[in-house]
Amino acid sequence: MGWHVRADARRNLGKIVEAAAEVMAERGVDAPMEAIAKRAGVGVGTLYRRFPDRHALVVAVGDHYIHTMADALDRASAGADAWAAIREFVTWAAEPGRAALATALAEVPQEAIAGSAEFARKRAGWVEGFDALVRRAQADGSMRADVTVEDLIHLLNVFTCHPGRLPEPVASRPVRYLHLMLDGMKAGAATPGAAPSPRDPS
Amino acid sequence: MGWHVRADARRNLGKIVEAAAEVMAERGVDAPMEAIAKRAGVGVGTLYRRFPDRHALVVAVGDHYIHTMADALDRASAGADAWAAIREFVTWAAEPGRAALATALAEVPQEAIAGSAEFARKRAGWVEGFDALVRRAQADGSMRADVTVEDLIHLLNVFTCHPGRLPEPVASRPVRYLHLMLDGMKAGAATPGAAPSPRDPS
DNA sequence: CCCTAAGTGGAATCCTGAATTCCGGTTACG
DNA sequence: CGTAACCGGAATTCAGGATTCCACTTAGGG
Repeated sequence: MGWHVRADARRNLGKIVEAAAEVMAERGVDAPMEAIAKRAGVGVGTLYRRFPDRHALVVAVGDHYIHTMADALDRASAGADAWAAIREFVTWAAEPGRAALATALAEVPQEAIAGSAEFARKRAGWVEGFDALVRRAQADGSMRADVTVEDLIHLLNVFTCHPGRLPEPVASRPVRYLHLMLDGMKAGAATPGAAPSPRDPS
Repeated sequence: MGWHVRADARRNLGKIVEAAAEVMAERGVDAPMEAIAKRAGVGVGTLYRRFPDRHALVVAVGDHYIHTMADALDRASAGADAWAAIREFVTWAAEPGRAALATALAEVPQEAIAGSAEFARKRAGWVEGFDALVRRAQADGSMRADVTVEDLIHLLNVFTCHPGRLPEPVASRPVRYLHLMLDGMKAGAATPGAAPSPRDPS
């Protein structure tokens, strides 16, 4: 029944999640547990007691950060200019250290999401918000209509995933490439004869 | 002194290089040697006798394909329209199965290139040709001036690297994303206030 | 202040997935 | 045919991590 969770234990839990976020941003979602423990200044044992498996840890990280993503998106969406908002958000997301988010939010979903309805819901909400923004930009004619939120999200994942998974020059300047992509997504940027398949009805 | 290299041995060599190209396209340059051997219908031992280490194998593959790349580039460059040529070449390069080339030509260079002056020279020649094309497109005003061949090459590598290194939706339609990128590279696509750093003098 | 449940670190162990070696058995071909 | 070249792939070695376990510390209620 109601027994005490020692204060220091709770504190460690926090340190672990943060450490996990950092390490996973640098080395990918499947960074060695030991590396995470070390970064958190904690023994592997402790880590394992809190999170039975990597899964739990990933969900925890995602859950911990989904808010940050949502906030950033809201903040960017505030203005009336949808296109500018998208650009602002993408730029923000590409900042170094932010990778963990994209990672946690994308690389695991399939299994992890199933394990945490809570997390799944939040993520879905975020995607929905992003989608609304995209549609807004397309509606006001600033963004070409044949690209989707998914495109944006995927691309975001590609360019902000941990270094070592991308050729160095790309990994070190994700914003440059992300902006290039955005330029290609502006209304009118489409090359006539051979446009990417439009909003896929599948 | 002059002894015979058995015909079947030479044949196997060929099979190995081709198998290596295939497997490396699917699993990356560091695909397990055994997988390559199996694909080639040969024992690991045989593979090791021909190529002391993965290095040699990679160089062999690169060497085997650099021609294909060069040819495709020449073919595309033939017409007068430089921009169209770039688009054509990129499209060609993104076709499934072509990944090995980019991979072999990019993921290893550092060490491998040093090991094969021959290969290094060919590769350099190819890059030079590609660069000429890019400059031509920029000169005739069809391509923005603040992007470089390197950008193109890197992006080509990113989008055509083996599946499993990219989020599935991206891996399965590299052309779509490459074209998006090209659209962003067209003259006039640049977003005023915040252009990517121009040809870096570094 | 003391006792004990809660919490801790990290050595020890177990696994997995390759790399690399080795050699008895084949085969091309002079 | 005889034999130098070649083969295949089982066997061995290795690296990196996951996971377990338990002797040893503490927080913190009484």
